[in-house]
Amino acid sequence: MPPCSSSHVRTRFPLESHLPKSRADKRPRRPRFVSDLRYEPELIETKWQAAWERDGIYHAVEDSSKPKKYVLEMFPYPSGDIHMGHVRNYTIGDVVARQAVMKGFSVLHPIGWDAFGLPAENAAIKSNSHPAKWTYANIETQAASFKRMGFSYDWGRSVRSCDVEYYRWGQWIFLKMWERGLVERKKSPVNWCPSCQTVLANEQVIGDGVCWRCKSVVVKRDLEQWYLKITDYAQELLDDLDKLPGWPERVKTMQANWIGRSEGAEVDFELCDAGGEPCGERITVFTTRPDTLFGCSFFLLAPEHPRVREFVVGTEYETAVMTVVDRAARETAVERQMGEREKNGAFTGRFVINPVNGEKVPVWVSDYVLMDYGTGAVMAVPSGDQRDFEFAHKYDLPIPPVVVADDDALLGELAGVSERVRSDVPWETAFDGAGVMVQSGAFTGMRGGKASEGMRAVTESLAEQGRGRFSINFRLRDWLISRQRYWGNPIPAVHCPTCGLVPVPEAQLPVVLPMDIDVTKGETLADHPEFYETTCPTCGGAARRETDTMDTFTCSSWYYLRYCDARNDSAPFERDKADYWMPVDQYIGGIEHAILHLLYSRFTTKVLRDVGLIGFDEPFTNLLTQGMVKKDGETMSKSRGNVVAPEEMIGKYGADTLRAYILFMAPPDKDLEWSYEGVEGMHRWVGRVWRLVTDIAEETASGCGVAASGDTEAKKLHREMHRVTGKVTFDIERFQFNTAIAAMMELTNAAYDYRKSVPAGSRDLALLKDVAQRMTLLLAPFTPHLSEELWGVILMEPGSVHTAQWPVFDAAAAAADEVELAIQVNGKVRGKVTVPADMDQDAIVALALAEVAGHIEGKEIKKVVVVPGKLVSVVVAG
RNA sequence: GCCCGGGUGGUGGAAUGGCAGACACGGAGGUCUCAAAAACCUCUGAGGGAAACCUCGUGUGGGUUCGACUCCCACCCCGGGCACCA
Repeated sequence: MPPCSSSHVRTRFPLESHLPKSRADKRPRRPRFVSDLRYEPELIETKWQAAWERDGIYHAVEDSSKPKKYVLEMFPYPSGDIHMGHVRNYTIGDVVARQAVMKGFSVLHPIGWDAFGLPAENAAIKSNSHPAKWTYANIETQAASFKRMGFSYDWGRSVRSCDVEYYRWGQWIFLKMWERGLVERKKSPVNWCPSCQTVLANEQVIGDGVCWRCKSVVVKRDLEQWYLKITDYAQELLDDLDKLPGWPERVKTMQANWIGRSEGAEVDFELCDAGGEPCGERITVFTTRPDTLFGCSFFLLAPEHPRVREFVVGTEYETAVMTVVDRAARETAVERQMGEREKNGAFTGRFVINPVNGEKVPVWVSDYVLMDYGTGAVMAVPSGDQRDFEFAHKYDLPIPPVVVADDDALLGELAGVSERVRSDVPWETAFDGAGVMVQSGAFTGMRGGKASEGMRAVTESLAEQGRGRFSINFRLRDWLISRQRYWGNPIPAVHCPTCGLVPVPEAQLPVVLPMDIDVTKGETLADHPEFYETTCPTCGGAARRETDTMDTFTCSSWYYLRYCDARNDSAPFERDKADYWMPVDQYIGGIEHAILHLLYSRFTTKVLRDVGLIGFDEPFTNLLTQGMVKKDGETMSKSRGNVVAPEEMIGKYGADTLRAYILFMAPPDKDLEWSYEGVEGMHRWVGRVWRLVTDIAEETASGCGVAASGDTEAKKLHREMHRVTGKVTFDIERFQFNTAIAAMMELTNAAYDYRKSVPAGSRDLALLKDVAQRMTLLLAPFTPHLSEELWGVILMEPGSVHTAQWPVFDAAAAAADEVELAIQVNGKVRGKVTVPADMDQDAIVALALAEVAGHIEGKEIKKVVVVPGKLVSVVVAG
């Protein structure tokens, strides 16, 4: 048996002497030889987690000599045990953060807890406990799990939004907004979740009119509530989406749709009194189609419109109108907004004057008009709007055509006709496209349609007469932030019978959320006189403190700024620190926040910029929305009983395997289907890497081999190593973690192949060592514990692998000196030829033609295309 | 209805317009073993062929191109968002 046959006779060398002292004492019973070391993830992982914490290697430092990178994952709601969604989200962030450190960035990678919120209250009620107790206990559990996952957080910057040290600054920001006129208290129809027993913002009503959190059907209630005037920023929030090339297109589209900008005009209609005579008073509508004004045959008010009751009370129309109003009031938001629903309405007995032609138009009330969009009043043009069309048919109202499609037969009859000669159309549906204006007075013959010549001409004409103006309307509503629940940030305001609504002065902050509240009895701040009985900060008289708390989304709309200066107790954060770290370079979280949290945060950032606290427009430069983790095609949930517990997987395979698995199974933005066999497979590979590196360590230490061989096999492995270095570097940059891991698997396979085909003793030791080191470095962001152990203990390199330098990609070393070219004849591969990489084209063509001689014999060669390094394409005729 | 995604082997998934199916799972066979596990090795899109090879193949139908999973047009299916927004 040859002396170097390492697969049978292991060369042993003592290990102790190579172990760094500080680490040596962490291992109670060390094996004496490398070959005795088995891959034991539990041992390795707990050891290194403790070491990292002790050495504080993840403390972020503002270092102006380095480029900075702020990597952030959406902070979690501490709901209890972590789930696979967390594992995926935070692992992705961890890979990005760890690689950035190795690439020489000054990295901020913080974590915290979105700790206020309703589930805590509900859980407290169930378990006869207190929301604070439940929340803090969950934070402990979850933090421990995150540590077991090996995430590289700077725990020293951690925040908990339910800590007074944090939420006091939320109150402070609220006051700043108030100073700027962005806080408003008003009464209007709002979304009420009967299950959560609180109101919701528009964004928090999702899908078919259900609560974002509990999925109950939301109802409308008329209540006085607190709002933040996000609509003041509607245009900027829309425009600045263009400043975010690093955001997924669909998230930007969703936000743009949500903001819903419409260009059009306001048109003033003069109201007639009960006797039908013009009374000088005006009612204004918003329309995107002022060009169709000549086709307005009725006028509509929303059932909630404040004038409706006044118009009909005591008249013969009262009963019919109030029936429509009452019916609409009884309906839920869902029913009301069903698109295909039958429209109901009633005539009010009143008329308005159409400003373009002086016609008297009847005023109706109808449930398809929404009070909270535009002015709650609509000019109805049944020939040009499908809803009006249906309504006109139902109630037998005229349908005068005003904009006719170019190829419509009706144009033959009406082209150039400026007076109204027809009040009906032969159409099945309304026509809302672009066309020719008819029966439209002086505007007849112009182009009509959205943003058309006619639209502008009519609006200008109205503007000259003071009866209209260009206008822009947004679908976006103001952000309703008050919540009738206990576990939230108290709104710092006082209701004074003399001074009215008074902000709590800055000096009196924070308004502390009292702890002696029994939520199990359904208590809120409104049941707590010690809290709400107060004095007015302005006049000193007896007053009542506001008892609503703020929407949790206010807490999450600025936490990324607090991380920059998390322990500041005299300001939310210091400007210098925010300037250094912000904006967030890479933000990672779920698509469910495409509107909600991401829109609120963009808004808050813009306000704080205008307050002068920061100097940038957008908080998150790049956004990655990760897909869900599913089981059997369905979301994991306790009710389905298909939950795979991360803790269990860590216990069985170790965190490194779980991390690598979850990154490998799918690209990060796609949904991922959980597979137990898949984890098993990943665990096999991790073990394979371990054995490869330990075997190489042993082999190189024994010196049994050649210093450098330069033979074909070695060249192949050398090239593969460099190719993979480039691939992994590039793939992490574009978040293709799955292919990055696949590439490392290929390198592993290549190294095994090399060791299989070259006998021990003839192997290139320098190359093997290089491969082992690079593998360890490339793996570090993915499997941090394994890499650290291989780096420090097995390969005996100094320092932490996580502060080592990321391997540099050498394109020349990755380039092959021979390439295999496919030879196509008329698009089909008919042969292959291996040539030197630098061979000139003519020679390649000659070789290629000879190779496929059988396929081109006797045929005319029409064209030959050479794609360097790839193929030769021959086109023949006949 | 409108706006985004997405349709590739038994499965998860790879592919700057250049050999479709990298990598992995699963499956089949083998080595080692008294045996098993582990590990290692070989094969694995479909059809044909003894084989070299040949034919077909990325939702469907067209188009551009020497060449299309990739680009263009039309359509079908799945997922998501918005939707009585004037």
